[in-house]
Amino acid sequence: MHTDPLSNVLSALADPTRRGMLARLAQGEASVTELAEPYDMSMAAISKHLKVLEKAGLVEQGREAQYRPRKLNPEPLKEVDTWLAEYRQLWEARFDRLDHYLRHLQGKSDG
Amino acid sequence: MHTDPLSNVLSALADPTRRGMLARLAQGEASVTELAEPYDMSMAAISKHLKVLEKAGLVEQGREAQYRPRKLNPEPLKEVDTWLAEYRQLWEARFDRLDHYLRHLQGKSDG
DNA sequence: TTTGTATTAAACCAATCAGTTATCAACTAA
DNA sequence: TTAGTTGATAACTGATTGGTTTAATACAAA
Repeated sequence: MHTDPLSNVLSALADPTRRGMLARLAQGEASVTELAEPYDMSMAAISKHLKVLEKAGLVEQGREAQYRPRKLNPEPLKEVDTWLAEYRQLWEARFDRLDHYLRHLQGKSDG
Repeated sequence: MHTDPLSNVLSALADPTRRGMLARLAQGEASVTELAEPYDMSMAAISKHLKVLEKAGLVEQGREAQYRPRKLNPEPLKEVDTWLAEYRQLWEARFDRLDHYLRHLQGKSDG
C-alpha cells in the first residue's frame, strides 16, 4: 500500500526490466511491441510493467495519429534526486576526508 | 528474486519506514530501540526492516562495547546516483528550454 | 541465580507482485 | 467481411512482503 509518490517511483525503478524500458524510452518514443522486443516475456507482462511505470508517472502515452507510442517523463526522477541530495554529502564526506588527508600528507612533505 | 544490487537498493528505499530509519541514521549511530521509537510497530517488524536495509548494504552493525548500534553506509546510494545521472540531463533539458525561452523573451524586449 | 532489557527467530496471515494463458477490443489491410 | 496485428484485461499461480504474536537468545544488573 504505497500511498506516497516517492515510494511509488522507487519501487517502480526497483526492477531491471522496467529500468531497461526507461533506458529505451530515454532514446525516444517507442511502441509497446518495440519496448517488449528485448525481453523474453509475454506481452501481458510487458503491459503490466508499463502500467507500473505509468502509475509512477514515469511513462506517458503520446498521441501520434492512430498510434499511442509511450514516452518518458523524467519529472518523478527529480524527487528521487532531491531525496538523494541529502545523502550525497555523506558519501562525498568520505572523499573530503581523503582529500584532507592527502593535503595533510602534502603539508608534511612541504615542511 | 532481485539478484542485481541496484534493484535491491531501490526496493529497500521504496518504503517510508526504511527511509525514515536512514534519515535517523544519517544523524549518527542508533540502537534498534532508538530506531523503532518513532514507529507504531512491533520490534520484530523493525528488525525485519533493518534486515532489508542491511541486505542492501545501506546499514551496518557497529561494535561499541557490548552494544551493536546500527550505522549508515551511504556507499550503495552512489550506485543510485550514477544510475540517475544518465537521466539528469533529461529533466534539466526542460529547464534549459525554459531558460532559452526566457532569454528569447528578454532578447525580444531588448530589441 | 534470577530478573530485566534488547534483539532476533519462527510460524503465521493477508496483500501484493511478477509472471503465465486465454480472451477481448480496436484498428489495418485484403 | 474476414483476417492479422497491436495492445489491454481477466483469472489464475507461486513467491515475496509487511505486518502480527509468541517464543528464544544474549547480555547486564541485582
